Amino acid sequence: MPARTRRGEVGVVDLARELEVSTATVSRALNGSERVRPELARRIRDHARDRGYVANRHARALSSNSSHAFVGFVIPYVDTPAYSAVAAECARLLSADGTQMILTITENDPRRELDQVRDLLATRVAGVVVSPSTGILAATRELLRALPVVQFHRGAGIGAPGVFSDDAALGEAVSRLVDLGHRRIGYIGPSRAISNGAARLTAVRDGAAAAGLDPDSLAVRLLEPATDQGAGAVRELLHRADRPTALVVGGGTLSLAVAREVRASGLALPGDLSLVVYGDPAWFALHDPPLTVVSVDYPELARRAARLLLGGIGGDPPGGDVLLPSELRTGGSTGPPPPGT
Amino acid sequence: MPARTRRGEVGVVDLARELEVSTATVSRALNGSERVRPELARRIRDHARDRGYVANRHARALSSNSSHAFVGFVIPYVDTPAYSAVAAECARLLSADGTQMILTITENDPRRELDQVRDLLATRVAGVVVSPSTGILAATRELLRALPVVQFHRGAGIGAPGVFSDDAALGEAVSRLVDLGHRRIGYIGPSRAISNGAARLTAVRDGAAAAGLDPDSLAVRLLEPATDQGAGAVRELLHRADRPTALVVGGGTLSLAVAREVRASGLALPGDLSLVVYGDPAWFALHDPPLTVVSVDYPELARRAARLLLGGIGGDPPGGDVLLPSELRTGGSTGPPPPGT
DNA sequence: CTGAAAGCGCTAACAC
DNA sequence: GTGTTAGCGCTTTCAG
Repeated sequence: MPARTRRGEVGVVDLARELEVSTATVSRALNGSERVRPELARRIRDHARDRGYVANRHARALSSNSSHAFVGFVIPYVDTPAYSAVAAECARLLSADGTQMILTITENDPRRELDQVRDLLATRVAGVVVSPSTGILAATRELLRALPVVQFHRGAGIGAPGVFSDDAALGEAVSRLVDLGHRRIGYIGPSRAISNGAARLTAVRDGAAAAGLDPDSLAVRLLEPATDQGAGAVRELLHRADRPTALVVGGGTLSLAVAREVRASGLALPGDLSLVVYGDPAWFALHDPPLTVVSVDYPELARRAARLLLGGIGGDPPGGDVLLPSELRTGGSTGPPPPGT
Repeated sequence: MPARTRRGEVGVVDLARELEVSTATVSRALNGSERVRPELARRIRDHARDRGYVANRHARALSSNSSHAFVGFVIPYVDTPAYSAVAAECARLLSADGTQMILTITENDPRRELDQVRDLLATRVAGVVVSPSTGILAATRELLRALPVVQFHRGAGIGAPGVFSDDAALGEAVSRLVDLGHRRIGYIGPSRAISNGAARLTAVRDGAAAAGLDPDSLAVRLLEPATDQGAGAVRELLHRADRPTALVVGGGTLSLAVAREVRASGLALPGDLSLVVYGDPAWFALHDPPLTVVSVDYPELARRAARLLLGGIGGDPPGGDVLLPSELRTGGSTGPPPPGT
């Protein structure tokens, strides 16, 4: 007697019995195999629908040791637009594909990341979308090598395709500032240990150089991207004798902190100081004046990542990285430096 | 020959063979059963660790038709602080419990919600945390009755406990405005079809009444909570002959839209108009002046929800609803009405 | 084209 | 305490 459980759910055996066919045929019909008489297939599918049949995903996954039933989504945070917007769009697209997305927050802790990736493997996920923690462990990299992976925002040197911002607008922002007459420019961005931290610093330096300003003259402060970071750097930079006449921020969370601290400093924007932030324009438009912001189309980024992953799961050869154009939206927080500087 | 797959992973059979015990004993030891000689249990666990054993969650879930392996998280959106902050904290807490969280975005579409809940049941999730869509289907309610459920933000009349804001601060905000001398107050909030829409409207009306203002004199505009909503209502309200001297907003997404439109109107805050918004204070502090905001401790809300769910999964009797205190943070956007109104 | 039967990797009765 | 043996519900050879 199948005493174990069966909470009244219909399974393939029920369908098979009721239709007087074999479970194999039912399975084939339900999975759209070509090798079933079309008429029969339709009958089986209709009956399954009528009976409210829903395949047990565990059984399915266990049996055919593959399936797109699950995908892992491994990110350091989700309560910040750069991640929540991507998570939202990925969940949308994957669920349209019948795939369930397992959300995992590493909090940028490599140990937790490893545990979580291990658990995802235990779930036999079809693939993983990951934004690696700063100090990703070699073991994690190793595990990720075993299945289709797509990286975003940050790369981790796993041989997997990624979707990133080109961050060109960040360089453009610096060039514009130089063109406006700024010579002392501060840059506050994510630590170089994070791939996008390195990329953004490069973009900023290149932007300076392109406009004829020595990149080494930039006052650079690299920090962990966290809410409690940034304020200190702002204070320090603004209290220097040769304080910068413009500040550029290279990360969303840092931008919020910096904007707050700049506000607290009482400096007028852009009269006393020009400010360029990074992230979601909708929020930074609240500021008065609206902040000049470097932004990336996160939903588009998500779409590319999802497409890449589904391709990888489908067996496509791993494509190359995708670089999304960043955009500089000039608000009211940038202008010429104060006279006499 | 077990030819199907085995991608070189170690399983209980391997461990059993290597230790010359039975798979049952291995399983028991790994699951912390009392009925294994402690010394043996330790030996088994150590060996499992050394071999890098990771239990196949599908097999486990399939076999013991229960387990907290998976939990569903069903929400209308995730790219808004009210949801992303809760998702973040829940993912944290659940993952600490070894539970994987399947994220599902309904986009407030009842059909998708039903499909997604059905799929979650197919995954035999141990429970579901849900913020129901506006027009949740009866079928969805029915399905949710079959397992531990916790609601948050919005309720859906499924007999499940929920964690909500008491929204008292919204009433308090209105009372304060009346005390400051405002008589024409506008309220823009979520549709009453959403449980929190109804609750917030009630809070606002109660706040008015408590301060001696006829609730029916409020200019109320109820909308779907979406970015493209709110602006129209603001324009309409502000162009009336007897335009409100104060505006209160009852939702986070609406607040962003309203703040933007108010800014566009060119009215001075609080000189021409007082404004109270709803949501994450960190962002609204960007505004100049910093906006007076009604807020809820989302991480705490998440903690309560996660605890409730884990309790329910653990077999605790379903407790009652949790009402979290809301907080009124007075910024610079509220003051007395303009003279002569 | 269809059916019988063998598992996927694990847990849980039921013996010993 | 520990081992034996059924399955969980599905997919998938292998026959026919």
